[in-house]
Amino acid sequence: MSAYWRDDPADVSLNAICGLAGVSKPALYREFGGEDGLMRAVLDRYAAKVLSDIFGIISHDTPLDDALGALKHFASADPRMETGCVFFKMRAGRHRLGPKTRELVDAIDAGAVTAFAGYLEARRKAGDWQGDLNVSTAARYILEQIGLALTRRASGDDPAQINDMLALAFSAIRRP
Amino acid sequence: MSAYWRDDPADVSLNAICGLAGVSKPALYREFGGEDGLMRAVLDRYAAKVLSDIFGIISHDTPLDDALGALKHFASADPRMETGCVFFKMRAGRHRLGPKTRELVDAIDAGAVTAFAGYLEARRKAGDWQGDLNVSTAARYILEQIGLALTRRASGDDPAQINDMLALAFSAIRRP
DNA sequence: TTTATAACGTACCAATCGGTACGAATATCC
DNA sequence: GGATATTCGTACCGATTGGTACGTTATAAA
Repeated sequence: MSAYWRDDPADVSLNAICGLAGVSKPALYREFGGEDGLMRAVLDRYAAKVLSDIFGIISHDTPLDDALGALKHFASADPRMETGCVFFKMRAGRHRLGPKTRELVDAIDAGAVTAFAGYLEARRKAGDWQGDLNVSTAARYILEQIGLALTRRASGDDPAQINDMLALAFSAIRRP
Repeated sequence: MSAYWRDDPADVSLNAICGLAGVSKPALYREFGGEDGLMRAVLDRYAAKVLSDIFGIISHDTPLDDALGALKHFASADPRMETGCVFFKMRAGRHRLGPKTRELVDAIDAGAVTAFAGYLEARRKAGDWQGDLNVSTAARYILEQIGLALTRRASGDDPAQINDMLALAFSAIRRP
């Protein structure tokens, strides 16, 4: 019941979901309490199943180059990201979301930045990352570059070019 | 009549436009032929009045550092970009647009990449830009970084951080 | 088998969307 | 001034949205 979100969630109506899932509208409403609850539930499962991989990549003892390479591969080549990322699609239309979904979107966004910042801090301590780059700015930068890549992926761009652009963007992280 | 588009164009209905502009719906329809025609007309004026500044920045004899600095300032500090950019907002919801508007969006997108590529080509010939970076990839990269900055601007991010992130992204263009 | 309870889905609701039919008001011409 | 052409906006259209009232069916307890 979570696979009907390959399109932009904002473009899929409750009616269409009920039709595709073979569920009556009151049943869906009883289960999730409305569109807001449904979207939050979907994003929740998505975060647990897909987004958690990202946090696995940035384990604090993974060298910076390896992590950035894995992130690049994840965003530009992972088949699950072929139609883009539900989180970034929802975040792009944040103002259209219900309060419960918006809350979760904001939490995931803040959590991702915090996780990246923690990772960068660890790599700096490990001597793996020189330079005077602000940690939280770099963390936000990495997240936004991934988001950009996934957005371009959703709009059908050439994965090879996305890969190149991401390599270019990440090369700025570990400059002299 | 072009100032009602500070919000996301996708979220402004024809009814709302008529109300704000004090124009009846049939009048608007007679003038523009429907929503698609109106959006195209708005984007057309916007391109002529605002987007043209970008093409002014990348005059072929402007040094690369100056051009990138001006682009960075335009995206992160220009007050006209305070609520984001109509073009990138429309492009983000490209599949929701009518055929006439979509055609113009695609044309502006392609034209921008071509313009950046032409500029980079010129700067490479001038000896201003070394490295083996693919020209069209770099051109697309610059456009997408500007789009990312303007999108973050529309969502109310701190302009100083946007400025830093753009500086970081552009630093990758002229690496060794 | 009968009765109380819970789940279920048809068929509706008001609101809003983009778009238009058509009569009223205005301008133009002789 | 009166006939003609043109512009204008009220008041509607069907479609679609998220959401629900309520009769019906299935289940559980007696």
